[in-house]
Amino acid sequence: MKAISKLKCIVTPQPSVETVFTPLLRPYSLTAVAKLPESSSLIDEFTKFCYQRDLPKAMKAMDSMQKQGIWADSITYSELIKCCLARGAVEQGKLVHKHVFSTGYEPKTFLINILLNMYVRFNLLGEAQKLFDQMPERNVVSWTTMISAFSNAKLNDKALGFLILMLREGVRPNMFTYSSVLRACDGLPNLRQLHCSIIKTGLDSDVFVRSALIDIYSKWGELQNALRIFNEMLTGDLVVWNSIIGGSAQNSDGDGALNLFKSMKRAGFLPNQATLTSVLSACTGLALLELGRQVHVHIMKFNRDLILNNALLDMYCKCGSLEDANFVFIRMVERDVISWSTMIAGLAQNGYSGEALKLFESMKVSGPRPNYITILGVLFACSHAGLVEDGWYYFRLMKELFGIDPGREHYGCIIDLLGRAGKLDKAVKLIHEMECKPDAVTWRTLLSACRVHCNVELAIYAAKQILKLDPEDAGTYILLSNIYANSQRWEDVAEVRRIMRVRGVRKEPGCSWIEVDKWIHAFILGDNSHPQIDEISRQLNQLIQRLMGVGYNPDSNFVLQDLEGEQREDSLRYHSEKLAIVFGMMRLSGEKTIRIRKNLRICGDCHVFAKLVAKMEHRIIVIRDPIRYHHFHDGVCSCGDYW
DNA sequence: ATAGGGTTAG
Repeated sequence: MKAISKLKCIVTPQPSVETVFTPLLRPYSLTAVAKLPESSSLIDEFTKFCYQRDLPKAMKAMDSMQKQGIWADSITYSELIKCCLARGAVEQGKLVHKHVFSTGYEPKTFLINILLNMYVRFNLLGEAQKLFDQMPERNVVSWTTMISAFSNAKLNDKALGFLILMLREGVRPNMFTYSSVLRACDGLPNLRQLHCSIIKTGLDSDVFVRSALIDIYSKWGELQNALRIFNEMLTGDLVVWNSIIGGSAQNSDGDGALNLFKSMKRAGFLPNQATLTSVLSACTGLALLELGRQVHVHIMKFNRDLILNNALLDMYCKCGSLEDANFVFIRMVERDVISWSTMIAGLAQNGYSGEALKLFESMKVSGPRPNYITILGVLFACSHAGLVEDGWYYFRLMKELFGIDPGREHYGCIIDLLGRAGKLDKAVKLIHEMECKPDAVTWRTLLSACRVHCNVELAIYAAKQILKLDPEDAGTYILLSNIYANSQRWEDVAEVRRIMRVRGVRKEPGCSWIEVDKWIHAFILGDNSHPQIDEISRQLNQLIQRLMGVGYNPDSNFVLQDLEGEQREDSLRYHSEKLAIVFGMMRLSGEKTIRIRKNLRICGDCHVFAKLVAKMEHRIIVIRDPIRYHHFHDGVCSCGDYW
């Protein structure tokens, strides 16, 4: 009411019925204010400062206007707010907000939306929400601003809640709304529901909505749907390509990602940082070191991009080239917690535990605060180096030292640590004491330890736990039946085989990949389609003969280690990694490292074989299986024969 | 005035 009286002094309007009852909803024409001679010069000054982006002078002018009870128009205020935003001037922004609301006019929805947006950009969601609640009228922009604020803050429930309220109030979402709210989906049913409404409104033709749809379908693991949306598109932009390439890479379809990347270039798009990050991530997944190196050459111009550098670092780590990884790491102009975690875990996984722990020490001194994943790498390093005491120390004190609660994966590392040290009973005890429920991975860790330490009874127990949680796990069935066979428990063997048949579980054939001269050669157990297979087999047989001369016995009884179920002697002889190693020796010059990626875990016989080849033939061999790295050099393996 | 894409573990 005070505001109203002020207003009357300036323009002295004839009060109508409406102005008496709804003064705040019916603003007087602002031109009436500007016409007053004594105020116009001040407003002109203010306007000038706003457009000149002279924040201090504009704020001063605004203050004088406030004292005289005169006001400028919404456009000018919106300029001033832009100026506050550009300078990060939070306090000044709040003053503008106060000023705008003291005019006695109800600020236009347009102007309040700009204020809303200002609070969102300043990350003051509470203020934004307060202002939003006070708005007499909210249009699609107001709602969308709130939805995008909450979905960016990962407060998905709130973002979706706003969409529902908006619909209830009869405000129709537009393409801006949908492209924001899609990121806040809480599951596939929800996503399908949103997708339906988008199709009904015809907004699925918008490129922003499309890229958001492609992205979110990929994030929920439905790459097929993402591809369908992508393929139905007639025109697209770089972001849409990036969405589908990134989606493929994230859903472990590296091949698909690389093919899409080729198509994208053919369609005339220039890749940017986001594209190249996904391409690197595809190389990482496929262990394509040489292709990754080529990408490295092409991203030199983006060498200040942190995310891209992190992806590059990870590529070198996961392709087993720690020299290159270190080269990238030390040259990075900026390193965040991901860079450090990647490097620490990379060193540990590739057998450089000491270096990993040293790096962690320097991170504690001069790096960012370690997070959940950093600690995983540290525990893994301790486990790998057999540092039981250090591992326990970090595990027990991680909450106290770094403020991180131990999760299932941390327990997994400690179980691995105890298992490696042969303390199986302690490992089992820990599993039963875990605060979070053990999952199949947890039990598989225990099973690994049982395998190495030949604890049959505990292995059977662990295998049964795995199968309860993951009834499709072919490797575990095979392992279980092998254990029974080894103990002559034929009825149990038959039972396991029967369950496998009933559940339709089929074992995946062992497959190894090796990159030679920009070609990827795949060797699949039982498949003879490689053009040089005869020569490879011949050389493999010769090699086996040579190795037998130094004590290699291919008929080893690796029942407990044979996760592939390929342990019959004839197939053992032709395990895919053996073919790949021989092929690598044939095609790669002596000083080159033979790098192989495998889909299944390496068996004990191949492990012995690789160690001997490395020693006898003076080759460095790196084999990456789904969870561990094996660097074979001079008769020893970086895994310390524990995997 | 409001919108979409990239990196660490599992």
